[in-house]
Amino acid sequence: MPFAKSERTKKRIIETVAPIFNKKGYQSTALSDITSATGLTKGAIYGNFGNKENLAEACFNHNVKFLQKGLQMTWAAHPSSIAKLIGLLNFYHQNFETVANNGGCPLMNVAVEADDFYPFFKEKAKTILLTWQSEIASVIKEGQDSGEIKPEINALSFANLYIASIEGGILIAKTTNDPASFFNIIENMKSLVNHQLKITT
Amino acid sequence: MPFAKSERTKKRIIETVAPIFNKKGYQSTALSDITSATGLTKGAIYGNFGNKENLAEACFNHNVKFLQKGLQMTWAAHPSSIAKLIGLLNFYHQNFETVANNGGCPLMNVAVEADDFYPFFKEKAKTILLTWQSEIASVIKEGQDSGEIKPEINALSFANLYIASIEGGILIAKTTNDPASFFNIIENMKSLVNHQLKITT
DNA sequence: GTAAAAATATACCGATTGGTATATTTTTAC
DNA sequence: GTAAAAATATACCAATCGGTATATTTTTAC
Repeated sequence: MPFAKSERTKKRIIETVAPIFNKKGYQSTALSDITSATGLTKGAIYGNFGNKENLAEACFNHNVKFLQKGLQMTWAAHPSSIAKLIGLLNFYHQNFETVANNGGCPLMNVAVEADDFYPFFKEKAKTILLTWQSEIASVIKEGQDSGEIKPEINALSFANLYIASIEGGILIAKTTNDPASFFNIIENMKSLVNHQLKITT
Repeated sequence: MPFAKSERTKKRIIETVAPIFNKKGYQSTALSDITSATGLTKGAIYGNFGNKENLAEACFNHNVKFLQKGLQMTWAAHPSSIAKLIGLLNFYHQNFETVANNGGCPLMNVAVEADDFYPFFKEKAKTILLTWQSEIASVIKEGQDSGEIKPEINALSFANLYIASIEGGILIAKTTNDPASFFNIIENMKSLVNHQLKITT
């Protein structure tokens, strides 16, 4: 079993450092933060990841994975489109504290920091956001095809509002230290899904 | 007219540096960025502002002022509550490019960066966000009192969705380089105001 | 157990950071 | 015009930054 040690160490480093990058940001996370948190030296970090950017990327992927799995599990758990849209809102409701304690939404954090000066990270954030967008829009379209969701709804446009409310909600709740404001918004969106999108026979 | 020169120089520095802070963030904006952008030396910067934090605060106030004035002008221009809520959405629609070119929403930028490690700036962002929240909520309540807006609406809850959609919309549009996604969201919110809040007789 | 290889630690590098003490220039007030 | 004061520039500081070359330790394979 060659390289086993290396892989385990890499994983441990990522899990330790990922929350730090998410909280402090790429630029503000110093190598000294990384070495003191992991108990390793610069030599070990650079031996495993080559440079700070590679490590940051691995941490970003790790942070995003949690939310991606949430979506996948929600999609798998619910056959109907409406249930999927409601289920994902419930997932965010249930996991707000976890996300908040981890430094907030990694997509937002990276997007804001990278926006004007880190083209590589901005491109990563853009790709993930577009994927998210099209996944929500696809579910809406499927619901329209199956007769669950009103055909006059613009799928992509509603997907944008759906995502914006989640991201904006996290921002408000974290900034004001008031999780209830996030739950408010989630409940508003659930009601919107149930009363604006859903065809009630 | 004593101190006239000083005040003019301070103003010029703020106007020059404010967009840089908004784009790069507090930590990533170096004194060298500031001196090269203004053409002044460190001596002049420190003579006028004492330290980096004071300058960053002045720049943040300046960046926020633009949006605060937008709200005030919108409020002044429209007597009815519904018109105020629609008018502010129009203001954001009309000024999206300006905001985007300036580095995005200063409230979001500062909130994200300061969230976990700059208590002072986080507190500033929190105060401004809470003010914004209560201003929107007050307009909704006034509309309810005057019979314009449905009484069963939770004013604060809707205010949160309103703000979240704007902030989330800016995030999406900036990250994907697609202003249309912001306009989508704004139009969605306008329709929500007109069809969910408004009492149609 | 031993030698090779992999992983980690140590000690350094130049560059840049925010900040300051002091010298110089510019502006002000008379 | 001149002296005081205010504003700006110069030259420096210690600390920290990301990164690297090399030495040491640990793990692997036989």
